[in-house]
Amino acid sequence: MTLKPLPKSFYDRDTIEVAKDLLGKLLVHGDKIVRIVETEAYLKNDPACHAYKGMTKRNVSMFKGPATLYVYTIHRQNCMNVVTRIGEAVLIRAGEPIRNVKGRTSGPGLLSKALGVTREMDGISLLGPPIFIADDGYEVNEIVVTKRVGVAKAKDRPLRFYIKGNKFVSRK
DNA sequence: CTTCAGATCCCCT
DNA sequence: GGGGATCTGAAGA
Repeated sequence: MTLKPLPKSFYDRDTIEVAKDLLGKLLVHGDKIVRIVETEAYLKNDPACHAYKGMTKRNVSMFKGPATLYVYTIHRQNCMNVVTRIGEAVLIRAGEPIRNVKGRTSGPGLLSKALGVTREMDGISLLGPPIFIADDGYEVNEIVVTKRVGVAKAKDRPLRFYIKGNKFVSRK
């Protein structure tokens, strides 16, 4: 099986569409692979989005355009995001271990740790090695839409997506 | 320089 | 199910 990175055009679409389409895709970092099973969308006009109040030192990666990796640290945990359009991104919340992944992956911090993603990787491209997202033809049966987890603002927006029945989803 | 809030996780009850 | 740990960066004085 040859894994080919998704093209930039995949990310240059409506953030919610990208968030849903990312479900079932393979996230590849070096020799480690997980299947994305849970995501959250963060929009430009969304108070919970880091880019909501403009560009800061921390979130500059969210303004670098489609297919950029945005990694931020919170509570001693790293969380990884996929930037779509300027100021918008998709948080990868959980993954299913496919190859060379040890430990738990059900949660943003745990997933980043299991994949070896650090904040030094903030701002790099997702269009090729060492990190990229690929499609192996896996088809998602059913997508569940719910409110986001953990955010303090705009918590009622239905912007969280996960694969129904997948046991690696971080929370019901 | 000081204060404080946060897209989390772990452990105890 | 709930509270505390613990650190980085943003905001205010």
